[in-house]
Amino acid sequence: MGKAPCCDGEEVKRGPWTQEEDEKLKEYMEKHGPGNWRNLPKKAGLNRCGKSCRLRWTNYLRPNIKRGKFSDEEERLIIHLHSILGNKWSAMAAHLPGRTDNEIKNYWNTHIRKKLLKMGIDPVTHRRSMDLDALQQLPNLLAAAASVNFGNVLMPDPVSSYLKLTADVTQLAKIQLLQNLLQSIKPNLFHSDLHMAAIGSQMCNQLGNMLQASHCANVGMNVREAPEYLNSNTFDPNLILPMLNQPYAFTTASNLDSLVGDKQLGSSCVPSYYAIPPLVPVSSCNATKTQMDPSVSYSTISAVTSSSSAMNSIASSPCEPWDVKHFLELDNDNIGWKDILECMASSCTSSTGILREGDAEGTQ
DNA sequence: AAAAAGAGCAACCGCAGGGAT
DNA sequence: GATCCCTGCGGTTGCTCTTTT
Repeated sequence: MGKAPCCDGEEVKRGPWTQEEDEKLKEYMEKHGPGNWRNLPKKAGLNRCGKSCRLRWTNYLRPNIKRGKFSDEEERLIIHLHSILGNKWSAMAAHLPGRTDNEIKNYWNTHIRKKLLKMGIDPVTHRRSMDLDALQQLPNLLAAAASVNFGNVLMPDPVSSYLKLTADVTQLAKIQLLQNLLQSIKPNLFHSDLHMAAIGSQMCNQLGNMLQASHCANVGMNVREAPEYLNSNTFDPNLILPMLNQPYAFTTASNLDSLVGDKQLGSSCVPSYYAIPPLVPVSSCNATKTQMDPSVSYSTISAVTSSSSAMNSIASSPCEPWDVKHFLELDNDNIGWKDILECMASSCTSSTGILREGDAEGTQ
């Protein structure tokens, strides 16, 4: 049906209210109380739209308005209410005496929303956010990295340093993928933070093996001669990121803690999450092939990437907890991505039936 | 010290629901 | 039942103040 604008055709004042206007409105409201907002301006001697008067009264002049900074308690309550009610600001205001819906809305948009985003939490879903943009860019990024392999020939500087750089991009992309996988699977697949830590550690170790093998293959190097910057203690992707201007936010040791379990697990646990372990055969990742075929880093991760959309649907589907026991029974030294994904998929299909083809499109 | 950029917030706008005619 | 009007709501805008360059 719609409705004509409140003050159509009338020459009314807009913009900030003056003290005089405030006093007129206050005086009128104290005398007569709320009534017909449309007629109020004339009666109160205000050249304002009734709607504007109502807004000014409810958001600013009304008695018992609590102004000033929100307390921690209020902030926590707002986040909690938002997780239940969504953007129902007026409903939220009903639970916060003295606060207006407008104030809560503003506070959410200017403070809380940013805070949550900084923490990697999606302010809409209140879950750890999945960086879909990063995932979408992953194949391109990896293709770009793979395209600069020059037949396993060690090139002199500056080309070799460029190779190193692109190899690092590949690693970053893979690590980002690992983060996304961990985030995706966490809500449904793990019984506890300890499980999560255990599985995360195993996956990271496996990833480390893959990274080393594929990197060495990319630059035509024997894995025993893995460079220093690949070591867990010195490898610092944050040094590479600004040069590439890529949107990836690399997980630091400290926020990996929060990623893995939302708990501080202690510094002694940190290295195992993303440590690149001593050199071992990478059976499940076709280490032999990797050393022969420089494009394997792309193809391997492409497969994982394409599976990641299925992973999304796995994560968002009502799965039973993942069969962690089954996973732990696997030979840890020989676990590959294929095992991990198959394990998850079988767990999901066994509890929810066959994964439909359409599920692989991935839904957020 | 000045300009530019960013943050915060009051106010506006348009839409929808519901009561009155 | 159709139309009008009022009110409330959520999204957006734009002004002001603060911080950064």
